[in-house]
Amino acid sequence: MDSFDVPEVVVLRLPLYVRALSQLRDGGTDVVSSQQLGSLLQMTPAQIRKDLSYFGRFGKQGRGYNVRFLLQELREILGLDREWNACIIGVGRLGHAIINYPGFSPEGFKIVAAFDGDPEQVGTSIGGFKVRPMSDLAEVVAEMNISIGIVAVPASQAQEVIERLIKNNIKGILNYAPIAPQVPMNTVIRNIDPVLSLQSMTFYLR
Amino acid sequence: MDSFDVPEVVVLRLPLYVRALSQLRDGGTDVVSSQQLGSLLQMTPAQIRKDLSYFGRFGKQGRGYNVRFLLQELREILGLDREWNACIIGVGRLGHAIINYPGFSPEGFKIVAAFDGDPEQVGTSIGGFKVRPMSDLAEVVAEMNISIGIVAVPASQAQEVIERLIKNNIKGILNYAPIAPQVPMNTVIRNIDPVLSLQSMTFYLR
DNA sequence: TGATAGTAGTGATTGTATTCACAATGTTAT
DNA sequence: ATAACATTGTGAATACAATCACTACTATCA
Repeated sequence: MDSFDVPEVVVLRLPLYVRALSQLRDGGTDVVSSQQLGSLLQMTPAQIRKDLSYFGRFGKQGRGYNVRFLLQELREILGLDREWNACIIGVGRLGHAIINYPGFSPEGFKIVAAFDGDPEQVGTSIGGFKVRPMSDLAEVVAEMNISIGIVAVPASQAQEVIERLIKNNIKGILNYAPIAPQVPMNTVIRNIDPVLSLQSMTFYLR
Repeated sequence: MDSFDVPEVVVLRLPLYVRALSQLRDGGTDVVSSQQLGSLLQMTPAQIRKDLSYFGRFGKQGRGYNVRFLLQELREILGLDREWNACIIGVGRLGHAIINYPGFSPEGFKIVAAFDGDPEQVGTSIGGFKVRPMSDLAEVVAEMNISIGIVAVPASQAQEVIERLIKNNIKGILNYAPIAPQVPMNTVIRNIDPVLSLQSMTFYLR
């Protein structure tokens, strides 16, 4: 389970497998071949088999993969067999939408605290908890066992907030601000940026 | 400008350059080297130079790149020197948030129509326009010159909606539904899926 | 039971992307 | 004017990722 000899592209694909397998399980499928999984995900069977081979041998020749078993194994590999606490920074329109997004919690990601730099916002109540000032960050992160920070502040403040999170020992950041964040190697950052997606799309639409 | 001999990874990076250059321009910088740009984006100067070399020669030895010039060239290459009309399907919580997101319009992406399959929603007013029934799709797409579809419906309906869009000659899709969409080769799809991002992040946090 | 078909796992191969390293050229300082 | 320095653009080299193709095994059916 050394994170380091597994190519990052492979890790990025594992959640796709997890999702497809969950769907298959919910649909009552017990066994699936790399062939079938591949056509579901529009990728080659060989790639799926190769990806899985980085972590072990999960299938059965002549038969395929047991859906529930493979699903559980992958969830364990990804660390999804537990809950992850997150805090959100920024409770503007975007922050509100994120807090209310119902997709995180069923997957084990719990937003358990909200912060905002604007004193106007501090103290207001959203989605079951009060908005706290940034000065509470260190305390709350430690107390509530928070390991993920979700950044939903305006671009102008995002880098600063990211640095603040990192200083407080947050190693995983989900950034919604449209910037190119600067982070140290040991921090894992993922950017959600629909504008970038559109801007690369138009290249092919012209 | 053949879209096809340029690696897709390169196209995906171009918007990053566009963004960084915009920032530099706004900050009053006239000239930038691949070195500086690289440290801003946390990538190697060689990669930036190589990427740009697919499209032409934009720099000056001993000096670097003229920020405004390179920016304009890249915007043209990406097709960002015009406006793109988009429609959104699904006006639930997520749809609302997307319609109200202020980041699209300044970049030339205009959401000009909204659709929903739910008759309850049809006719209500959001962000300046009325929600239309799916049956209007063909007509509105043609009339308003819409080339991008934004999918914000629940997972269970997403594939169906995507197929509908494709049938109506939409070639670019921005999908927010947590599914693995099946699309033909000539359709460009980009998925916005924060849960997948988190799920690959936790691999490195364990 | 034996023959046939299906599938996983994987070393070898091919293909793709990144990085290196250097010639060519422009800039700056004296 | 000249020397010292900075930087691009790019062929070559390296590193990395995807695919192929085959063996070993399992399941199925006559």
